[in-house]
Amino acid sequence: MFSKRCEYGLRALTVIGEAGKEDRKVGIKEICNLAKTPESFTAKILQDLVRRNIIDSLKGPNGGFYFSKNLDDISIYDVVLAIDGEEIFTKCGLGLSECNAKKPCPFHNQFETVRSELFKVCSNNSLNELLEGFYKQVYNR
Amino acid sequence: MFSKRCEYGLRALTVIGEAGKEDRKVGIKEICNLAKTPESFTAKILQDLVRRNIIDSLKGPNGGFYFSKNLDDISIYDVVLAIDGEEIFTKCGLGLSECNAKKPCPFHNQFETVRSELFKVCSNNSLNELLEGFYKQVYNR
DNA sequence: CAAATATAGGACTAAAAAGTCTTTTATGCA
DNA sequence: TGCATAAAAGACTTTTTAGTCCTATATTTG
Ligand code: SF4
Ligand code: SF4
Repeated sequence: MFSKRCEYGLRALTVIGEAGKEDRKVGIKEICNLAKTPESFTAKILQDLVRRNIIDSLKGPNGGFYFSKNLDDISIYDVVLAIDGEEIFTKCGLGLSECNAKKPCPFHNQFETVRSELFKVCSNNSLNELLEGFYKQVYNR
Repeated sequence: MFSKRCEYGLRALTVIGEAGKEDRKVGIKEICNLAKTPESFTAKILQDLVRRNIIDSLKGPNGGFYFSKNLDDISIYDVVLAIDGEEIFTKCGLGLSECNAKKPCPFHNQFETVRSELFKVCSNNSLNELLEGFYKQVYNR
């Protein structure tokens, strides 16, 4: 469904978010140890998320990755969109670029339902909710 | 969502199914011309579908690919399962193999909804319905 | 300012998915 | 029986995704 980049990104963000609750920046090593993601690869993903203004970073001692936005204001959708793009939310299930919504095949509306359900899940849940649920579940914290 | 293999496979099957209505076997060239899929690649996919008993084939003159089953008895799900496997219908959206349904995070049930919606679309529609809808739509036949 | 620390950037390698090409095997028909 | 036809099989190449590693740049602190 989502790419590895996206999965790793989301997991890394939960670690950053959790640390942020104690106003702490986190380094890539700590992030990857907890999130269980490959270090260099995750670093690239996070660099990307900095560029796309999902997170911020600071170099040097006591530096690391952190959120300057409120976690409630960043949805899963925002992250997936930033990393994987909109395709998963818009692309036809049968991969047929030729046909359009004006003259849809019977599946069009049915796939639309699936896609919009996915969109709902992703956009109705913020990173804060991901933290409360996913993070605590997975890391037992 | 689905792999190229899966998309091409489904498209090719519509061509084979349509020809089957006039009791005709179809060769790979005709299939790929209509379905607009790469020939050698599609051939591999169809070989696979023969092995998995979705379709049958016959070599030699007047040979080609054909269905021996009734199109009503083959669902989109059957095809996706044969080509892409069950992952898309079962895998956690966050790619976390560690956690399970017994102690689910808040997203688990939400993703479950998406997955089961996808399953419903795929299993409630047979190749026959794909033909009636998709094929006629796309090829204007 | 210098040394230590941490992210950013760039150039890689590895693995998986997508796609091609050439040879072999089975079938029908003259 | 032999030739034409069409799928099957196998060995490739290409592209994309995943992942690594090394160097440069920014920041803190003594
Ligand atoms: S009409 Fe059918 S094939 Fe075309 S984009 Fe919609 S779902 Fe896909
Ligand atoms: S509990 Fe959450 S993270 Fe775990 S498998 Fe279910 S949806 Fe995925």
